Amino acid sequence: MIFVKSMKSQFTRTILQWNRTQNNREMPWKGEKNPYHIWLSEIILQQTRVEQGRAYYNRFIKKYPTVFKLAAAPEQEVFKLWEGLGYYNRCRNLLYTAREIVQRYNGIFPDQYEEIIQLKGVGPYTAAAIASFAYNLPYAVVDGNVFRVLSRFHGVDTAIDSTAGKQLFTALAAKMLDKKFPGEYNQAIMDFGATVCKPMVPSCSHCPLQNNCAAYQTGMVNRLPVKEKILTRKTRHFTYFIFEYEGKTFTRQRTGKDIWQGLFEFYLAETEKSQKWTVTSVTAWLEEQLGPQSLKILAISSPESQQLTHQQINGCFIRVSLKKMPALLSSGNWVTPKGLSALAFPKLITKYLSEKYKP
DNA sequence: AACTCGGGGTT
DNA sequence: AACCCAGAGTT
Repeated sequence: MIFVKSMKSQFTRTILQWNRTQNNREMPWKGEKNPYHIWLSEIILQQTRVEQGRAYYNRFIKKYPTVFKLAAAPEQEVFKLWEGLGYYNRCRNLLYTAREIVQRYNGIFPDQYEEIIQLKGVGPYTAAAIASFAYNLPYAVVDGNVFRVLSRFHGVDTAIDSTAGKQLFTALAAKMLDKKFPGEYNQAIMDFGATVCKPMVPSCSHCPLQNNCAAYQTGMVNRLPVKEKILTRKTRHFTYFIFEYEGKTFTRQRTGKDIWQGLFEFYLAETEKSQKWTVTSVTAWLEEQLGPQSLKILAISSPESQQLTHQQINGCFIRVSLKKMPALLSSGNWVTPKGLSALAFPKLITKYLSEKYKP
């Protein structure tokens, strides 16, 4: 009778060894066992660099130390804390799930993968992260780091954004996972990808996997991983009218299925083409929209722009002082300057407000 | 399976 | 300018 202990691959052993001897990456949530904190950190970190998410995580933990605190918070307040981080559906789902955990699970975070992955905003990556970090369950994370490390080490050129690629790398990640230390291993491979096997300039010269790395041995490091989808970007033209009436400003919340859902903005006119507004053209346009008005154009901003992943937004801000309340705007959300500062806006607007808007 | 959801750092 | 980032939801 021969006892075969579960054979750890050289890859897995090296990753763990590297983690224990050379990994000096520090993050506030590292080693965290509180599933609420882990979940929060993972939602924040989806498609977000660690350095960008760090301050948000600290602010959320400070303001909402427990899931009960978060669940009880008003949506606007949570959005304000999320402001500037992007992908705002994450924020909406965050609050939804916090409330579900309180109501359905009595505030106790589920501890089974199948339950965790059913939470809104939690997909395969996040479920594996929570399951392994909080409960040491043997689920392998597959994030951008893991795609990169595995595709290079194994020399796999299947596109990571294809269905076949996702399946292949998920299976490969599960195979490489250290079943005894899944949490530590998951953390280690991501840290390794972020600090050694980096996207553009990987540190192959002092990589502990160099000798067995297929990509390094064949000179394919800078060609892996493979992506097949091509990014297209469309240009949109936004004109924001900042209507001011008796010390208050018109705002509205974006609700449509579009960018910045849940955030606030001013009165928006989107046009097919770029507009070069003048006092005359603005006045004419406003009369057409609102009817004859007694108003004053206070300022027309120079062109502003913001680059999103799939869109280029060109914007112009026009401040308008109103003497009377037009019917079209009467049902709007008119806020004081203080109220304005409590609302979450897209970056295009916060940038304008901080730099150009001095009432 | 394709599309869409931000904002910012690195090269 | 292109690529990437501790991905997920919708159609």
